[in-house]
Amino acid sequence: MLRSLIEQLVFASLQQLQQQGVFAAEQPFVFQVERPRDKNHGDFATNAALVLAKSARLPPRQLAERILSALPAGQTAVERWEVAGPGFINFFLTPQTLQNLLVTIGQQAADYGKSHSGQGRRIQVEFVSANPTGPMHLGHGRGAVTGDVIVRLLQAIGCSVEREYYINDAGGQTLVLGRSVLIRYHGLFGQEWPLPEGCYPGEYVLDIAKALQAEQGDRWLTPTPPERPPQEVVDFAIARCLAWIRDDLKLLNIPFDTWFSERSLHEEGLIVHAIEQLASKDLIYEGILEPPKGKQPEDWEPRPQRLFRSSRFGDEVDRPLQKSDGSYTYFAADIAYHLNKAERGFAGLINIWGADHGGYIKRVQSALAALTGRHDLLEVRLVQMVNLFRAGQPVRMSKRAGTFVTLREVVEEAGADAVRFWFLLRSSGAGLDFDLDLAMAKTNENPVFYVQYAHARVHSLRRRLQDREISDIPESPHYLQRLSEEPERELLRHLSRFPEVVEQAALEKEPQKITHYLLEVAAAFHTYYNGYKILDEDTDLRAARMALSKAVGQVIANGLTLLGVSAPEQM
RNA sequence: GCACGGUUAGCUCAGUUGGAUAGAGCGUUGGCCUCCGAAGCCAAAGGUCAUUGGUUCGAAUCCAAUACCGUGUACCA
Repeated sequence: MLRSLIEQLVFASLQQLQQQGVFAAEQPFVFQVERPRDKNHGDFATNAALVLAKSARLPPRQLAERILSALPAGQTAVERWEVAGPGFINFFLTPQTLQNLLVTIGQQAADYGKSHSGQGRRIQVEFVSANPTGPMHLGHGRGAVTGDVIVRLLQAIGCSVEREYYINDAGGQTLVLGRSVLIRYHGLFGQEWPLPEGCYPGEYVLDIAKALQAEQGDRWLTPTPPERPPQEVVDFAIARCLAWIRDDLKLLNIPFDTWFSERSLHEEGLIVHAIEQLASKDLIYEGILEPPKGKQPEDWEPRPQRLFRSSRFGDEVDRPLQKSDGSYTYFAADIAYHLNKAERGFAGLINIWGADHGGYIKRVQSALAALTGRHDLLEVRLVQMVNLFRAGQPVRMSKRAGTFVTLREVVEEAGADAVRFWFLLRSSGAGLDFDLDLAMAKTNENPVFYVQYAHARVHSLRRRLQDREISDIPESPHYLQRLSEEPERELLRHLSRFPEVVEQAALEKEPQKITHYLLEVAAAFHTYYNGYKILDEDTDLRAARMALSKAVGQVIANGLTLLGVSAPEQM
């Protein structure tokens, strides 16, 4: 990375000054090397003189001069440097340094942008984990794509990442599903029963019932559908929903390594195991919670419950582990699940959750802190909801009115590329408007096409070269010197940033940084393409510009690959 | 009430671990195809970075209050 090159230069100079007594022997050097917003301020700038002025007891500009005079001799990357503003040091790279980048990109090809800074750290990302009680909706899709790209980013910086889906195949909601199916199933035999409050009304429930009828006949037919459905019916329904979910994820090209069953936690005694550990630390007691502040539930009544002292670990109040009927709460299972994750030895855990689970973060983290002593093991990223639009108008969705639009319908209509790219356009913490018509538009209003078009243009140039039978680009890169125009330098600067962008996006778990970077590269290339003739008559110039264009194509392809979006050669 | 997220151009949003004159798309106005893909480009206009105070060489960014918006708020998942 070019940035670390500059960092090393500055650091060497500071050490030199330290030997000269400008700094105390134990002085730590904390400074930044950054990309100036304004290109008149060079390719890189450092604030070292500003930050260290106090400890050197020198005015910043004066210290900056000292730093410059102590920079190691013999380096060839930087053409010139200057002291600017209040005491910044600006570095201007030699043209060769940027031009040689094209050789690097050509050699590294699909690997350009990757690094090993993750040092093989084992990280688990748990995402989607949508309840297997119905089809996936847009919000699930956004979480799925976000999680998938965070995995890809972490892998790109050299982490060893595992993808996991937590299946909520235990608990009350699965029984509700089973009951809903069973009632619809009876309807298929002419026994119409009204759907009780809380049951799932969706069309898909009927589909499951039909499948049950087709595969198992009238086996589950009874005079009245029982309130508690047989486990086999529940399992049938869950399996059906899970199959749909797997198909939806496949449509979006999102694989998983592990499908972890909540029920297995119950069956293998892991919940008991976790609660015993909490009990051994004296963190469990029988108690009655205060009524919640603000909006009071109407059916609130004081109940003695088995509680975990999560408030000792940063949570607002203690949390119940068992319901009044004695069965475990979802939270109890989640404690066991996360303890299990910790015991599997991951160096880091990342959960991608819908924003409606935000209030849940502290209690899970407090449980992990209590059981493992680690407060930073689990990192949770929240993904805000998606609003569906069509031609600028919001699409009203209602489960009851049957106007619910599923993820599958949107993916089938707009395509996986458009859906993925759009989901990655905004930071996950902010709400997202998804316009179906815009996502399918073939104009620069549609950022997906804008980026893909830039890539296709590069390949169009390559095809042209072959048509004219002049693909005889010299092997030695001497001709790269011909890249002297400002837009060319601008493009090279953009390309040189790519590894930095990948690293930052990975560390901060912010896929949209890649998306926006690609939009910038595409814009810079479109500008260049319109202003300059790539396939010039001059052989060397043509070769140089093609080398630049091919590098642009490579970087866009690498970036799109990180996003899981295709990079078509023709459109 | 509390917790979390948000507040930046008419609209939708970026904004690099605090950096120099705050950016993009859409929309508006005006230009560019005898030339490599106009699915593109160029230019103009458009801002009290919600408000107030604080921290420091320097704040959209950090801290504290305030005001709105969203989500969640015992025994659902």
